[in-house]
Amino acid sequence: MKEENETTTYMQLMLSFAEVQKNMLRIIQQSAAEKELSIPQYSIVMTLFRCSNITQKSIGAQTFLPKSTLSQAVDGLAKEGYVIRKPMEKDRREMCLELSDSGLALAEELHLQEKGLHQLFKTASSQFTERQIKELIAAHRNISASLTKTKRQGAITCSKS
Amino acid sequence: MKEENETTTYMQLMLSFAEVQKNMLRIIQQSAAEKELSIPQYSIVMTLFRCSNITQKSIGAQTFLPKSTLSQAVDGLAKEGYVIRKPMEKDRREMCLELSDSGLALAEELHLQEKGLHQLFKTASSQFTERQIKELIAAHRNISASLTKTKRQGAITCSKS
DNA sequence: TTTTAATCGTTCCAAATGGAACTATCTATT
DNA sequence: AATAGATAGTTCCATTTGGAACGATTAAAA
Repeated sequence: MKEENETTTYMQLMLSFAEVQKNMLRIIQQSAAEKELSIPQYSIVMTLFRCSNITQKSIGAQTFLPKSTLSQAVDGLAKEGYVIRKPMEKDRREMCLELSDSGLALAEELHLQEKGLHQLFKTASSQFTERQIKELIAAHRNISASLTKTKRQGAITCSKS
Repeated sequence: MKEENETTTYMQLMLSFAEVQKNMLRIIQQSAAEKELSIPQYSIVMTLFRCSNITQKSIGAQTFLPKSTLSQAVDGLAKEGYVIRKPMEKDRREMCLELSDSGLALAEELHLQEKGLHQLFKTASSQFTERQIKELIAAHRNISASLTKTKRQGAITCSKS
């Protein structure tokens, strides 16, 4: 009895992550649909909102979207006028992506949306103290680190904030 | 300065969830591909592994997969002989799903797979104490609860274990 | 009882997705 | 400098996905 309880704690932890994940996805889906964006497009816009002027490759590393999906999603965003794509002088294979004014406005709307992920998460976080949140973040980072450990993969960070 | 730090803690927390999520998805994708399953199929098998003899609707509620995707995924699993589908006597609209012997074997393989999600998560969890894990689970549940609060949606639980 | 409304799952099909091959550009080697 | 190899992004296309309409069955209302 007791033994069984213990063996399943890690499963419960895993499931609790899955549950949060499921909710996040649902919320994103709704926000994205409202703005006529696909989920990859939502991710791209929000990634650029956090740190603009980065390459597609960098977005790919952060969002873990396959290049073809990314390329098509960016293409759509560019056609809608949300994103500006210009080749870097330093290396003309790379495309430097940037939010246009309307793209920035869109991102801000999404960020401030009452029922958007950011605001809902802000509310959800308010039940914890700053200290607790930092502990959660640290724990999550350790879990991510452990999950990536076995894999051969470089870490990717945003250029800085 | 200080103010800015505080306003972004919840964003960091959100991103730390996204990061774990990204890793989980990558791992699942790999496991699934190895067994020639789609991701929905992987989810279904693992859900049935945790609690068998449930309806498609119940799986849908737990996995948040759209019914059409679910139906097709289950169909594939049934054709491969992993899942047995039989209508319930009580209500013949509902299909009762159950893992076959080979389905159960498959689920156990996935569960014990060295680089599968379950084992990697078990390893990742081992850096924490039981108490810490339980705190994490509780925190995650509270976050999920908060994220669902605004939405009109019933809670779904597995029949029990 | 008959009619109406709701619900579970399936089918259909337009759209999104993602692996593989390709193009253009850059880097390293001979 | 010329050649080979690597890399960012694009294009192609087969597969997957998921919303909407549908069929079958049950529950509720008339």
